[in-house]
Amino acid sequence: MRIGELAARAGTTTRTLRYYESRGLLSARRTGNGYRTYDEDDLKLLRQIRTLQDFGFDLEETRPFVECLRAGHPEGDACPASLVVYRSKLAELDALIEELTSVRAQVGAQLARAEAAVPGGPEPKCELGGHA
Amino acid sequence: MRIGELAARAGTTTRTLRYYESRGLLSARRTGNGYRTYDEDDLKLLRQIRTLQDFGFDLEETRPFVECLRAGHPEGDACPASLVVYRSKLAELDALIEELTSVRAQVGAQLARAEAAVPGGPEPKCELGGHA
DNA sequence: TCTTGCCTTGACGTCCGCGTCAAGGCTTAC
DNA sequence: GTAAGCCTTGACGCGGACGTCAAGGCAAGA
Repeated sequence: MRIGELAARAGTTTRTLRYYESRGLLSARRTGNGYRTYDEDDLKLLRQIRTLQDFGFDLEETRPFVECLRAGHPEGDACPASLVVYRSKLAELDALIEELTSVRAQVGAQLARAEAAVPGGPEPKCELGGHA
Repeated sequence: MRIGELAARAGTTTRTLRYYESRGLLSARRTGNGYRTYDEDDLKLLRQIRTLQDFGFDLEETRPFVECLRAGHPEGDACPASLVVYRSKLAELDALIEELTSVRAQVGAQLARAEAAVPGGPEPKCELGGHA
């Protein structure tokens, strides 16, 4: 298949595929007129990349998975290097979630404090709120 | 005080302060030779911005807080517009944390599956795990 | 034949919060 | 006088993953 069809089947764009190729993640054969052609294996590889991207993996982090598939493994994560990436991503996610949770608590506390101070101000003057 | 001192006292750089000024978040008087000068109120305002930035707020999201302080309020979050930002940020954080938690679970599951398949191949050959 | 719709490469634009460099002016210390 | 250390504006760079436009080639249908 050509680049347009591959992009459509993977739910992405031709620009993205050319970008992946420029990064060395996706390769393509060429027809006589210079058009790129791909097969089902390329689609599988591309879907692996997209799945990881959706998980928030950097493009570089998908490389071990790509190389694993290229090496003939049926799954991109059937290689140690891929597992290493999984683990570091898990650690990264844990750290991020923890930090965001902390921030959430702090912002929540600020909101509570501010809300308690606002309604009518320090010295309630009644007639607060809208016309209701 | 001049820009260098303000930056130092706020733990940031002069470049950052000029950037904030270009965004209309920080204003400065000028001395005869064109140097920017700031007072303690500017420091307070700057610290408000920095705190929110550390929480992950976009610069634009700090604007209501800045305007609130400029309006004479003792706290940047003493105005309704600031509370709106707090609330939307909380919602944003909740959504993000939820998504990341979901991703974490999926990646964790993938890792577990891949790990189960790797050590010795699909057919367990014992002697798995470390030397312990 | 001509239009339509694929495809090609190349290159600049986007977003955001600055970093960094350039070229120069002012002030103070020595 | 001059070097150091502050300040000024202007402008390009960065990272990441592409979007978008330009200018053109190729193939197929009416």
